[in-house]
Amino acid sequence: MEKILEAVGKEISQAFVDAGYDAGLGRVTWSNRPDLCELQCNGAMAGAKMYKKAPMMIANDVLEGIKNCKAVKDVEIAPPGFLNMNFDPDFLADYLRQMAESDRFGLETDEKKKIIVDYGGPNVAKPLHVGHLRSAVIGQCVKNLCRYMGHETIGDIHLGDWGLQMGLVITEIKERQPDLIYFDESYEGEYPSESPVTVAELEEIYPTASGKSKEDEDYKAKAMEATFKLQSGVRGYRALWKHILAVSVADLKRNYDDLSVDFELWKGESDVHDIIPGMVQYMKDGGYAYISEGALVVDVKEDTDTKEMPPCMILKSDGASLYNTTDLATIMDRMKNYAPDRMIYLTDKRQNLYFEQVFRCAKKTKLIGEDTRLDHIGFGTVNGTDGHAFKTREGGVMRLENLIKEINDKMYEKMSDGRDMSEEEARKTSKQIALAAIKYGDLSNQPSKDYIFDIDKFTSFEGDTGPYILYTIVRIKSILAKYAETGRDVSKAVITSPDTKQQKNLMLEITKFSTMMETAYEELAPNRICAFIYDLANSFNGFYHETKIMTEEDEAKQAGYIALLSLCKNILETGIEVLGFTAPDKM
RNA sequence: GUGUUCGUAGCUCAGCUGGAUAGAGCAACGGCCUUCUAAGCCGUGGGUCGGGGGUUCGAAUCCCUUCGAGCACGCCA
Repeated sequence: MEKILEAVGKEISQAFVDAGYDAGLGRVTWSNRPDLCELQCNGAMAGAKMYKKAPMMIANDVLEGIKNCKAVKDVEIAPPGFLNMNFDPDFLADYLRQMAESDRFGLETDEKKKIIVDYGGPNVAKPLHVGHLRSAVIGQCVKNLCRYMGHETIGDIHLGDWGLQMGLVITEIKERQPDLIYFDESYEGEYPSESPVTVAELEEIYPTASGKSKEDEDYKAKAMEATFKLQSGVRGYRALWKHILAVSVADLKRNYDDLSVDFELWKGESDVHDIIPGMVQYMKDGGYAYISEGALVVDVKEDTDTKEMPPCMILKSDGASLYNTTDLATIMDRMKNYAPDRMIYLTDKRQNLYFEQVFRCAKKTKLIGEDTRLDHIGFGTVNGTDGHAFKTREGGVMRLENLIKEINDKMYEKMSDGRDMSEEEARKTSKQIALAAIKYGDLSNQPSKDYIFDIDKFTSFEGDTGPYILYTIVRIKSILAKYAETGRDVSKAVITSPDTKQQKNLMLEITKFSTMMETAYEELAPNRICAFIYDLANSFNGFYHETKIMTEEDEAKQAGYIALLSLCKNILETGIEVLGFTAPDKM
């Protein structure tokens, strides 16, 4: 379906052409002076130079033509040459009726692509903390967005399950339980099916081991040896590792479930271990990789660089692989098994340069095709109200689980007074609202910026917040339910032409949906969706306060309201669904 | 040092492919519930868009310069 500004612009352009001017001058934009008009065209001023004519003269030349356009009315010229106009109400109503009947509200989708979104990135045996929040929340939203735009989209968690951290954990387990069968290298029988460690233990084991290795050289050497043994396939180590992995993954799933975040693939660094030697050989054979300062690197400088671009390291000087190696191998693996058109990575923005190197390397070494697109969305840090990295009151790292629980509890407290709801329903609803508060609070910021995670602000749910959006949806649902109770069918109601300013405002806001979605997708910017649904919710609330819907006596008019509300609700719900949360029926 | 992101109301942030009077939310103050959920709506106050220069009919937006902050710059991930 044609976007509304294009539909209007086409008519205006024709008016320019008829008066002897360039069609491009007929571009129409939303007015930036809503007090004066709804639409504006700056073509007369833009054309002044081209035609060496005063803007006012050009404006006068096209005025009559624009007056005949069906889509607009109230055309006026304002100095120095603005063409101000309003939508024709019938045109607008007709446009909305078409939106209501179209798939995706008339949003046109591009050619279907296959996209892998790489987000989450937790490490096995380490609990999730606030730092993991953004990758999960933004990543899930980006995935939903790609999917809504019609693309085949695969989310991959990309577990950190293979590096030194695993060696550290294994070493610490060995210190504590040296008699475990996994450490008996002469043992050839079956290993137990029960894990020798629990999640709770793992969460304490890793920091302990990490601390020890920083102070104790011997310990560190043991950890490196354990890492090596694991990677070279020592049976007992592999078996123990599998237990750690399983225990950890089960816990991660539970945590991500609470955030309504899910993954199609639970692949990890370990999954590409076996293809690394082949890839390295390929890079050597292709003449891409060479030894520099003892390490194997690929040069990724480009002539247009204005900055120093260090080479992309493939192997360390001791011959061991590193993050780059697994990331490149993962790209190779994905190309072979999924052949995606595009891969999108979500990590902390401090890794910008790193990903630039990896992407260039993948392109240069032809791991990807000419048209394969690699993107990195680097997001900012989550800070506390003091402007520094988010910490607990005691100054420690805030676990994601605790943070969510704290917000859930606060939300429940605020909800329980004055609402007639069962305990169970209140719990469920408060969780739903809490999730909206957390996700909206994150997504409404530009991904690349640091933002302040203010628990009080997030649970206060006034103004530009997730709960405000939910509240608006609940209000609409409530009216629609009341209308249905009278035995009438909401889906049979038809949108009518607006007769108040508030109603027209709401309708105008709705028409911006498809342009907004395209922009959000193009920029991979969830904050665009937030801004839109906030504006839409505002417009609805303005309309709501000025209009008595259930007591309206004119049946057709009332049905028009109902149809408009229904469309508004569907769009709001689509918006929050892409953002990654849902609305309750009551709150 | 090189590169990069950023600096907008007391606070948190939009706006940035140049357009008219720079917008929200919070906080402050004042109104609106016998009527569809007041988690709402309406209104008031609050700004040298870090500073300076340039391009332009027009600059928060583009260019240059300067000050300030964060981050990254081969064997971590």
